[in-house]
Amino acid sequence: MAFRRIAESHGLTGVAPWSRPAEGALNVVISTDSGPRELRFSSDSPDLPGAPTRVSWAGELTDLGGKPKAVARVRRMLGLQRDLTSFLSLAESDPDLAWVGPAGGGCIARGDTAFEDVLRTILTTNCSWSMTIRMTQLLVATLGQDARPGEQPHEGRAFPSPASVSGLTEGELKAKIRVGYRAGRIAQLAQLVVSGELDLEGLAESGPGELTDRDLTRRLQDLPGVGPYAAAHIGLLIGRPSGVILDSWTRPKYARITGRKHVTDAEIRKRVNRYGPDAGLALWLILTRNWFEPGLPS
DNA sequence: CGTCCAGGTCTAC
DNA sequence: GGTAGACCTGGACGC
Repeated sequence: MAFRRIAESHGLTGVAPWSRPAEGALNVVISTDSGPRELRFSSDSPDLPGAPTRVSWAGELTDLGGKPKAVARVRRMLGLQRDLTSFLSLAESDPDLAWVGPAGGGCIARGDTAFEDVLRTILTTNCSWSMTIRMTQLLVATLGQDARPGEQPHEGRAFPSPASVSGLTEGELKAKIRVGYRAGRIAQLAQLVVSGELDLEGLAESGPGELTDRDLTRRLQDLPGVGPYAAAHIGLLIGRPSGVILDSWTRPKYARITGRKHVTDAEIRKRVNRYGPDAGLALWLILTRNWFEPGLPS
């Protein structure tokens, strides 16, 4: 992989508690037993596949339960836990995707928890991207884990826990976080997790062997505020990208890239259908290729 | 000022 | 299975 392909794998890597302080750098504040701590990723050769990614961190390894756990957590957040072998082997013979392997692409950055991925996805629905940024920023700033009194200075707040979110009523979410009608769905989601009725982390970690793509999609769509778009989007983030993301951004984007005036959802699906469990990833990479190669149609 | 809409979802037919 | 209408918010646009 090449670092910049991960750092800019998704617009959400620029939204709280993530940030991109510079070219070839990516930060995220995560929650630990000792409070929020900022993870900093960088690379001297961000576009060079295989170049080392530097990871620095203002905390102790014990905050993360030791080195093996810390490494696993970091690899997961960078989307490095997936095996892309079969996808890349298919992509090789696809003129629009053959670049992925050689460029070191295919990894999608992911939140520290599935709760974060689901909630941030809900905050992308039915609103402008600037609204998504505002709502997410407010959520993190208002409810995110903060340093406890007497603690050493920290870099910011981590994404709020389900318990923290469920601490606000629907009305408070609407008034303080400005999430509008999404407040009810968000409150419900947090409550489901807090009560133990919903094991979101387990759901996101279940492999295709335990839960088929079809069933995972169904389970995701059963979540409050999660429909076809959001389920596919969450799937991309958590490493189960079978669903094709179809929304007001991807549809016109696909049309522009293919130089067409209008395209149907069926055509888009058909284009990446052969990638099966990676169909959503395939479309995403086709759509975002010009983020890295500015000469291409966008 | 009003209307429309942006990286949709849900309910009710 | 499929499709209207409602739904928070704030920026863009027309009048």
